[in-house]
Amino acid sequence: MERYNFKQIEKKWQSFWEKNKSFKSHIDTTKPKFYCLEMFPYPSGKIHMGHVRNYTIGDVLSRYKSMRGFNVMHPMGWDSFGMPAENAARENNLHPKEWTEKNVSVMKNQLKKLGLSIDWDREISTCSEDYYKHQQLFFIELYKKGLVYRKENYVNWDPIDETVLANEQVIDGKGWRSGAVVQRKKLNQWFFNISKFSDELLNGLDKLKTWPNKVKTMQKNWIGKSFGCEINFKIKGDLPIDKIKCFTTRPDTLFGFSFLAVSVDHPLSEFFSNDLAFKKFKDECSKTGTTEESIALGQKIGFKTNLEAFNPLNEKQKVPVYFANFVLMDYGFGAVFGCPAHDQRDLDFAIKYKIPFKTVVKPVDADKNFTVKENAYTGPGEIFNSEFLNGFKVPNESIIKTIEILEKKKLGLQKINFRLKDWGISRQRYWGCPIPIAYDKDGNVIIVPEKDLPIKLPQKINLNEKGNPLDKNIEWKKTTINGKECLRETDTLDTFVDSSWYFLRFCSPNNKEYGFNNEEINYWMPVDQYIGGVEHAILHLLYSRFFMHALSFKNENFKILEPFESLFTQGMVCHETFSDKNKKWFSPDEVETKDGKNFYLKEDPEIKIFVGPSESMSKSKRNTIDPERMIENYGADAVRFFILSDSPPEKDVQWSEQGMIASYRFIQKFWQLHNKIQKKIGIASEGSVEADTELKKYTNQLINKLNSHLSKFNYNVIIANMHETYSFLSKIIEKNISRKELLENYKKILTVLSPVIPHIISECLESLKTNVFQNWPKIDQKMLEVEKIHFVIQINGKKKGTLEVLKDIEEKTLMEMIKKNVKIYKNLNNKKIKKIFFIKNRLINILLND
RNA sequence: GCCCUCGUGGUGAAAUUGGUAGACACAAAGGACUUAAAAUCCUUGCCAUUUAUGGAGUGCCAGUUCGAGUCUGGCCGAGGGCACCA
Repeated sequence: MERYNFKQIEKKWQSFWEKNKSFKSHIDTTKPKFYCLEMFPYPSGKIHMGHVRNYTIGDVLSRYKSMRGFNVMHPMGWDSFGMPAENAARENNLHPKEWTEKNVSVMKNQLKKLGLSIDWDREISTCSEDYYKHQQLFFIELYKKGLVYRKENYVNWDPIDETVLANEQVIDGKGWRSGAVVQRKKLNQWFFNISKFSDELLNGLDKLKTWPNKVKTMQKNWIGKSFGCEINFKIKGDLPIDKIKCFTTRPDTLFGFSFLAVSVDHPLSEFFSNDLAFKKFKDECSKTGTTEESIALGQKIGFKTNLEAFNPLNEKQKVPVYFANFVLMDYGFGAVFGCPAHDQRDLDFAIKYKIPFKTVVKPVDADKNFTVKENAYTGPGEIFNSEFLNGFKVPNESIIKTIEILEKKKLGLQKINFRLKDWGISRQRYWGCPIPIAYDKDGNVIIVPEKDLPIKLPQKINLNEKGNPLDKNIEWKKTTINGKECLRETDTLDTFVDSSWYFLRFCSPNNKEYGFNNEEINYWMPVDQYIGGVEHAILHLLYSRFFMHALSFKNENFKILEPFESLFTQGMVCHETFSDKNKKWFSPDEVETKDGKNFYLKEDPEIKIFVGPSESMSKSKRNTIDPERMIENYGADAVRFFILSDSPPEKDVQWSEQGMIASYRFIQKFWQLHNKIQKKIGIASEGSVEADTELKKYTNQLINKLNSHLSKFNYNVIIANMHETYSFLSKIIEKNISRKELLENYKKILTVLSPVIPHIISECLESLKTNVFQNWPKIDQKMLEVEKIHFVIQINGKKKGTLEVLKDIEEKTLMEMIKKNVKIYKNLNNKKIKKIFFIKNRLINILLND
């Protein structure tokens, strides 16, 4: 029999779709719109299995929605600025732009081979001037709205390469390339005022009903809202300061106050800049601060000053003031009041420095001698040992009432604090969007006028020099703005800025004047379904949400506050790892086995290979499978089929060559079956009512099941349904089936299988002389009804058998049947029936007396 | 340390939302077809003497219920996020 030539047929349909612009999208107000978006890829060279999974999930949904009558937009683009381009440029002596463009063309070609229903006319690339000029305009817009500012901030500085390092480039406190010990250095940098919208971003999460709770919780924790109050502590000492402000969530424990600690970066530290002992202490802090180990161990160190702080509620009580490594300058006011009895961290510190403390909260049922020793008590209870606070219920009443008292006495103010920090957007790199700012001779900030945009990156660049390449490029740096000589800002924007609005650009990819066109975004936005990896749960998704708030701020015409209506986070693609005894990694291609247990190296069978656990595919562990090779070997339909088959999309999936081959065989088998059915359609004429009804029922039930699975992303179950359908069809055509029903129902079945395996289905439909773009078939509700059901018979709660009975059977009739059924009836043992639970169309449970 | 998610055969997993546990697939074993192999098809979750029959069974222990993979409480284990956030 004829083999299914996937290479030829997949190519045929891919060019058909391309020629006919089958997936081109326009505004059409007569139809409901559906904007389906998967996170766009970074053009790193080739697509990987994670992309295959991500884009297949989105493609199945897009094709489905489109057949259901939605006006679908399904675009694709490239997140094409970023560090790897610079690294590659150094290694291969290739300009970042060329490297990126080469990768884009390779990957675009690969994506096309997957048969994705993408509207390529909307393709965008964030490194193109067409894209980033609008981003520069947005930057200026936000600047004018007061949402962008400049301040000094610490960076990781590599003294050998003279460059700023991203956190992930710092390994064990050393620069990844030079190996130099990384220093903290203060630089002037640009910030987006994301914390201005802390409350909005937090509250907005409640409206996102179809986001995974996990993601919402992560964002909630990241924003970190806490309720408390700020308190001014009077200070006594030989320095010209008289108070230090602290933020606390537990003002109710103020009578347990036993020390005051401030960050080493606190303004107070300036008075100690000539103190050698303090300098040494500060160095110690920066060292322990960088290694993760020390944070995990929670080693607390302090530097005692000669200052004393007064308890605002009890002027007689004075406590020491310390600098401490565990106090962060960028949270609250960089100072904390220490209450060791009710905060473990404070307790560790107090024990280490032998600071006396008092217990002021006791569990409700504890007596007055309750004393904290080694474990801080942070639970509920009531206040004691605290004069006029005594008896307040902890936590709610005590905190609220204490704040009231503090406010009345003008000692403190209620305050809400957020963990969320402003977004530092400056990067000292070449391959990013230039910041449209310049500085005059006096260092004043000058906004680049719109007519001078875009500020293009210089083509000529030396990436092998030390330092920031743009900063070294004097020719580019020097400019004149409105006749004045200026120096350009040489930082570029964090690439997260690029991806914070790309979904808007897809709506109007060719709009010249502005990043988007209002009419178009009002039609398409928000994204109806966003699909991507959970690794972007916080930053990318939060930044995108912020960007919408920033655009709508002081703007009547922009009302989209939440860009992504629904979010789906897919799991990763995993594979076993292979290594030799020296922990050298090998790719699956280099390894062989005969028994499935013992593995050895293909090149040298003497070398034994150890199989490690299945882990997310990564280049470093060499456990990747090349999608293009899989498509070459098995075809796109088979790859799509497999990547959805084994696990629910939100969970990790294991790549298995066996599974891949099985999917390939399914496609081949399906083609053989199609040929049989086609022949049968040619021959059959009249059929039996019985067989025809069976087919109609199966078809309608299948559609019904798929509707539900598709809407819930149960794509692995859909694959199971497809297997079942194959086996059903191969049986039904052996029966006496009519030509008319076979043709009609088979077409429906083909149509509903098409989102997963579009190439072969298109070919099948065409061979039946049918339009390849079918509407999603409607369900005939009558055909969903069943006449006969398997009724479960339980005795004393245990299943004793099933009876095939007519639907809606009455209890009486069923009991008569049970009495006639010897196998089941013998279980009754002539015992008295105590009670009967009869659940219609489900089961009957007969309880017997003992 | 805090927060979240998840524990079902040898493996990946289904389960109409409290009502037949293990659909569908992978692997392994056995069988059929074949001169043989490949391909294809069939059978097999576990224990007890069999394709008939009985029993146990969804991490562990309790509870609610006629009935629990599903609900409640406690414990154990795995994965993920944040990490001195005052």
